[in-house]
Amino acid sequence: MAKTTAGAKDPSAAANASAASRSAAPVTETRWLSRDELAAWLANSAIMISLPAALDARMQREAHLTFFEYMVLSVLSEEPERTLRMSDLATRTSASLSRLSHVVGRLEVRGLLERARIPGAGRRTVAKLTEAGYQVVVAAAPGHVAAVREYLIDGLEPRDLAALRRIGTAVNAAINRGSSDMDDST
Amino acid sequence: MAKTTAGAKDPSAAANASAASRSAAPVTETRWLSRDELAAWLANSAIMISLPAALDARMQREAHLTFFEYMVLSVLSEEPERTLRMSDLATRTSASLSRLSHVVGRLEVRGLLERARIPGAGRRTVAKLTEAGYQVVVAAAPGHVAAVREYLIDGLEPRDLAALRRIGTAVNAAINRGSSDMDDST
DNA sequence: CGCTCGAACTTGATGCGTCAACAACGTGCG
DNA sequence: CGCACGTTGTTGACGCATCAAGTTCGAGCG
Repeated sequence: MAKTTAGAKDPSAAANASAASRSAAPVTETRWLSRDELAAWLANSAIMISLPAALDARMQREAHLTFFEYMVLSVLSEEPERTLRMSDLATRTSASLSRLSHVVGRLEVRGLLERARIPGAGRRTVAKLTEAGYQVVVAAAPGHVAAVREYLIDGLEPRDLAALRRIGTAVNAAINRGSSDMDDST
Repeated sequence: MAKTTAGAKDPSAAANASAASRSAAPVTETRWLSRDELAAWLANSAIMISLPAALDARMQREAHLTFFEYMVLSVLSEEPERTLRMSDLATRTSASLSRLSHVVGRLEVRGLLERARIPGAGRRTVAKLTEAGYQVVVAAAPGHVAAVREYLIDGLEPRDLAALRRIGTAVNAAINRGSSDMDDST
């Protein structure tokens, strides 16, 4: 049996945590996860795997929309002109421009939004929610909120709500740090 | 502007949403999310969306393995005979039997595991890690743990570690509850 | 001017996940 | 005994995401 889920039988290995992240030595000796860390990680896997699936399935059933499609429409619906540049929309939905382009293409075919080039501004394009698209989002919103409450929010005590917020922030920071600078010694 | 991300700018409006529903039945009037709830939800989106993507990308780069493929191999590697029935493997990896079957098929082609029918036991099949598969998992494990630490664990205070565990448990419970009984008032 | 560079998308090929059949196998009832 | 049924897995079609080009514009600079 190998330690492949990061489980640690040896507590001492996990005790000295924070310092060794980026040592001068190239080979860090794989600090396996402690009992508590492993439990937290497994719990987190549930959130990562099951929650999106559940939300997606429900959204699909109730509104014939992907969770991501819903996000796109939703973000647009909250904009002053129900309009946003593609890049901004990509940022707000945490998606790649490529993915967004595909999705927006499909939504455009379905008549839920429209694209338009901004003249004299490079290759910039805006996406604008149509009235039909607006109706769809508004109709889908209550179900979405209900699902979010049922699966996540309503099952949490206030302290865990606050913790979730901190955790999300930390995760985001860690990921963005890793993608922007691949090393940290410059 | 519509309340489609469940945000409430207007506290009074949040109480009586546009519930143009039919009966006087217990149609819940869409309790929109409070400021704190919304913040927690948005933070959670980061965990749901960015974290799996980051882990997947990294696993792909470093070991030419999907995060899910890694899980499959990893679970097998921790089994006494490095062997597990398909259904059990599906349960342990939180996957559908169908998904698992596809993935196992691919891994089999790559020579990382093998399948064998259990004679005299219905249609039962076991998946068994090959030596090559074992080597792959062992080689990939340190990178996996490092990623989990970097993106998640090492950025959390102990109290948040504990909270994450509670949250994951709660989410799982909520989702499983919803899938077993589809209604609540019969 | 014109040429190259970079920014802002778009497109196409490929691969994985899901859903709905389908197949293979014991089991138990009539 | 035999046949319908539930379990357990597999397969194929289809949709969506990703990755690697390609395209279209403005800007800088020589």
